[in-house]
Amino acid sequence: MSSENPTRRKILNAAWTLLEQGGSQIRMSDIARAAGISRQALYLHFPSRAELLVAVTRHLDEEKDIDARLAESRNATTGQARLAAFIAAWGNYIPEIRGVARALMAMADSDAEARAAWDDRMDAVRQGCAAAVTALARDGQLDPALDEGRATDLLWGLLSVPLWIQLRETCGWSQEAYLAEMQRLAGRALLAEG
Amino acid sequence: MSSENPTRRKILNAAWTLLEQGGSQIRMSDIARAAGISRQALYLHFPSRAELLVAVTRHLDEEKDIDARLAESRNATTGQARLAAFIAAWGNYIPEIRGVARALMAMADSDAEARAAWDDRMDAVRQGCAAAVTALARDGQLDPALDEGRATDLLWGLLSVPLWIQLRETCGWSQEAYLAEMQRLAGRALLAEG
DNA sequence: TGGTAGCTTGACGCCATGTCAAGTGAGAAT
DNA sequence: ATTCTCACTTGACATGGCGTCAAGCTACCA
Repeated sequence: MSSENPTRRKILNAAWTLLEQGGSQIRMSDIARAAGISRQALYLHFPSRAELLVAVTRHLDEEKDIDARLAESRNATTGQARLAAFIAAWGNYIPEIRGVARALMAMADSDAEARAAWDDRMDAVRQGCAAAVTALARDGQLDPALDEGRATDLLWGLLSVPLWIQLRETCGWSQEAYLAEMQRLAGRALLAEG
Repeated sequence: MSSENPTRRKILNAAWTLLEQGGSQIRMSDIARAAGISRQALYLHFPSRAELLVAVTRHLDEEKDIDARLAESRNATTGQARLAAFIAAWGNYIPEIRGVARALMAMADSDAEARAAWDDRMDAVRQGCAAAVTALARDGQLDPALDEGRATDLLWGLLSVPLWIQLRETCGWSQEAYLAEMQRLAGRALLAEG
C-alpha cells in the first residue's frame, strides 16, 4: 500500500515518533529534519501538514493492524462480551495513536481538512460503539432508560480520546486502571440493573 | 472590580459575543472591530491574546455569578443532593462559557499561559467534584470499588467540557438530555449498588 | 497655555505554512 | 559518452497571524 516509497515511509515514521514524544506543536521543519530531508521536500510527498498527519494515522492503522484487533470484538457471541472486547481493543489502541490524535484534534479547530479526517475516524469508532450497543439490545441487556442511539452516544463519549487524555495524563491513571474503570463504567452506564 | 474601565468592558463583551458565535479562531482584529477600536488599542488593555481570553472568563464569572450558583450545592445536606446540585450548577454553566472554553483549550496546546489559566479553572471544578465525592463517602454511599481520589477523577472526567461538547454539539443532545443523562450516569458510576 | 490620557494610523519584526525557481547528482536510456 | 529524468537541495518569497513601536490627534483638565 503505502510502503512503496522509502522516503515517504521515512517521513511518516519520523512524524509519528516526534508526535508521540513532543506535544502537538511539531513543525514541518522538525519532521523534515528528523526524516533527514529538506523542509521543502516534504511537499513533494504531502500537499499540506494536515494531509501528512492524516497519512500518519493511516500508516499507523496499517502498521498496528487495527482491523485485526477489532475483529475479536466482532466475533464475540454475547453482547456483554462484545462490549468488553470493543472497550479493550479501542482503549488499547488510543495510547498508540495518542500523538497524532492530539495533533489532529488541535488542528481540527482551524483546518477543515484535518477536521474532516478526524471526524471520519471517530465515526468509525462510533460504528463500533453502535454495534456493541445493538448486540446488548438484542440480548435484552440494554438499560430500558436508554434507546440505542442515546446509548451509543454515551459509550462513544466515554471512549473518547479527550476523556482518555484527561484520565491517563492529567489524573495520572495507569492504562490498566483506565481500562478497568471503563469496563466497569460502561457496564453501569448501559446495562439494565440486576 | 473589572467594571472600572468602559473600553475594557466593551472589549470583553465583544470578545465574549464573538467567541460564543464563531469558532475558537477569533482574531485580535475581529475583537477590535467588534469593540469599535483599533487592533493596536487592544494591547493598551491586555498584553496578549491569552490574557484577554483569561480576562473574559473572569468577567463571565462575575457577570454570571458562578459563586452563587455553586453555593447551592455546598448547602445540600445529603451527599446525593450535593452531587446532583453540583452537576446541575456546573452543567448549566458550561453552555455559558462554551466559547471561551473552546478558545482557551485550543490555545492551551501552544501557549503555556493559556494552559495554566485553563488548568487553574479546571482545578476549581475538580474541587467541587472532590467535595461532592467526600460528601457521598461520608454518607456511606460511595461505591466500595472506588476510593475518593478515583471517584473524583471519574466525576471530573464525566463533567469535562470536551465530553459536554461531544454530547451536545456532535451528538446533538439537548441541554436537558445532557443533564438528565449525567445525573443518571454519575449516580451509576459513583453510588454503591442497591 | 500646556500637559496628559486614550486613542489612531502606519510600519515593522517574528514565525509558521506553503510556493516557486534554479540547480545538483545519480541512474537509466540511447 | 551523452542525454534525460527523477528526487532532492538551496534560497527566496507570499501570506497571515501576533505583538511592538513611533508619531500624531483630540478631548479634557489644571
